[in-house]
Amino acid sequence: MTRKTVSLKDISNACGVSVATVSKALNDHHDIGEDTKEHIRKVAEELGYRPNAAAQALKTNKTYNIGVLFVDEAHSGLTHDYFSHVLDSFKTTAEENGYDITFINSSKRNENSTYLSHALYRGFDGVVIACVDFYDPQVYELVSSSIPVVTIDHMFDNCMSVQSDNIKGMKEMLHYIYDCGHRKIAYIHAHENTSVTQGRLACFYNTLQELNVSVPDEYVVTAPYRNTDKTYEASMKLLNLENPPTCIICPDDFSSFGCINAAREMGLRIPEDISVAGYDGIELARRISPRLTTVVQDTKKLGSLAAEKLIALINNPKGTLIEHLLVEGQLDEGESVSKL
Amino acid sequence: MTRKTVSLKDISNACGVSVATVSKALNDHHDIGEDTKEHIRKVAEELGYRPNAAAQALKTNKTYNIGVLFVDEAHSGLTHDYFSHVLDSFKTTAEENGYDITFINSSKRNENSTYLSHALYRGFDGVVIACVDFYDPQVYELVSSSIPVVTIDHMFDNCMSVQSDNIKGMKEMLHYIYDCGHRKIAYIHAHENTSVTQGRLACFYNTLQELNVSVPDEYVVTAPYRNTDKTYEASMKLLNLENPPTCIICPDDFSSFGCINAAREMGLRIPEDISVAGYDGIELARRISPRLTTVVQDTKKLGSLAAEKLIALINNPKGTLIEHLLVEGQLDEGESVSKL
DNA sequence: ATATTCAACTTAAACGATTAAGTAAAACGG
DNA sequence: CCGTTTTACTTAATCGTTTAAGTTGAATAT
Repeated sequence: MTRKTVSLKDISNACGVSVATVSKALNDHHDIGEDTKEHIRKVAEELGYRPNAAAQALKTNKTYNIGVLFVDEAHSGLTHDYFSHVLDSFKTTAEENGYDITFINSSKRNENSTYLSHALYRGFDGVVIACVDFYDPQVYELVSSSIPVVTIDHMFDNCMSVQSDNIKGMKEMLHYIYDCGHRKIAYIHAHENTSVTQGRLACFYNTLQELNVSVPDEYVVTAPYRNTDKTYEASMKLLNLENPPTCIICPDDFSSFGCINAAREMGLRIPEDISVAGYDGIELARRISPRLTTVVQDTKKLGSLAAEKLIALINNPKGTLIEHLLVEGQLDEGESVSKL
Repeated sequence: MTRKTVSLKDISNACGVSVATVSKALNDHHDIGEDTKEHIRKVAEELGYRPNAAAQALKTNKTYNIGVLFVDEAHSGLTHDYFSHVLDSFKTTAEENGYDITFINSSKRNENSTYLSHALYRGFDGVVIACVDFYDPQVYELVSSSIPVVTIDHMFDNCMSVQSDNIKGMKEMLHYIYDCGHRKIAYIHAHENTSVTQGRLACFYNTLQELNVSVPDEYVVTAPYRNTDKTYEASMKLLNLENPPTCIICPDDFSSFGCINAAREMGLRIPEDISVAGYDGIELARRISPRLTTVVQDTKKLGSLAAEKLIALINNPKGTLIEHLLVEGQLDEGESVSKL
């Protein structure tokens, strides 16, 4: 039904004025009479006029569209609990400011299409990057372009970033675990190819050293993020040590289910026999029993801040200074770490 | 760095041919010499030419962009476990076909902006709708427009739809539960304002009637989807009945954690003392112990099928007949329903 | 040899908006 | 009353593409 789109020309015909006048009237320029404006606005409304984004973008070089690069190996960041919340918050703030969100991809359709070329093709006003392999040259190409970019949970020095304060969060959790009396603390961490992992791991060693807690090499093992199976295996390894830890920190909340299963399978009660901690603060962590001890990352703040900063950058590419912002998480003590 | 975008004009200058020739060469028209084409392509490559989406869209009236309407009350469908997987699959298939994905919203920025006006503004080639209030007049306006639309998990008769076969899934699960020996089966369902809920609920009654299982009124209670707290409360109500059920079916996997918690709190073992079933097949359902009995919805198929059908519709709006497709799920027997 | 077809281009208009520059009439100033 | 400013428009160019409709010279047909 409602296909025939109404253009400025239709309004200009209906009102007996030029197209330019209509355009200016609708954009509230000063050199159009108040009564004319009113009339034009009314007619535009009646005809159901909507501007044409493509035409506007072509002329003004502004699309009011932000490119989102969220690429997991397996999936897009979409199905990722933590990042989907960040993205949701980003989207909300962006939309409040009149921006839409489109996913960036390097579609295999155009064989030599890159993230950057896709972004240029769509003419994104800005780009947000999260949940990708930040060592991908395509990502660096995009970051180094003249398109305003904000990265989430990774820092390039020529590019604005918003990061969850993993150091602070990890430290706080470790202090809590320490204060609960634990001295045999194990850490299952992901591969060290992200700054998040690197930060947390360094913090793990540093904090425990400060606390004078020694960490046997065999207490530090690896498992990918969100991989319950691998975390299960890693946990088994830890629990079967001749001198097993009293507390295991998992890569994230989701993977901690692997740890929990391993413990249960060995007949260990949580937290009486073995303490378990996660990281992220996904909703489910609060819904299981015992409630998971974790650090709740402030996804809402991360997303909205990233959007605000990106929009500031878009509005003033030269004048906005590049910041590297940290967003604090909060320890949720939960019930899965025992007080010894 | 890489800002100055290269246009057809730049190529035409570099090659000493007209802009039209360049355009046709790059679009592989037949009336351009093979060697000229080759040369133009080479120069385009060298200069790093990328077409301008806005200009193309303006001229051809095709954006290669699909609008996605995924709106939860609380959030967008992004943080929704089931829908985020559907969306992810949709996105993948769309991108394989050269389409990008942009979220539709009725931003409060333009006071009288609707979903439809937003879609028209962006010139989406098509629209996919899921996870919304389908009784919202704005949704109906969009569906009734001349823009190709596919709805997911809801059926309008003038609009293509892809639905998860909830009837079949529910029926299969009920038969399984019945075959396990259960005759006192309770159902916590969501509010009946979606066809999904309506379908499952009707199926619940019908199937049990066929099986000659009577359902006391107090066995059917409500709790919203994905709400562990409300499902906890509902479960408590059920478990405290003087004649409690032996099996509780929850609105979905996520909310079943509320039920599980309620049971555990009452000192009931799962599944020995009380059986619990969910719906959806979220990954975590397989990761907890006991593994949750549930119906795994085929999110991959749902998403890709929706994308395929929408693209077919886009390519041939008149000629494509409107289908209402069902995608079967699969029972995952899990371990949370006991064999009596 | 001349008419006709064909291949390989170019010209020019168009898509729907924005905006600098131009213009005509009204308002103002002295 | 005439010159200047102001107001309220219009004209026309432009953004980067696409494409229908020429144009030209060479190949083919008769």
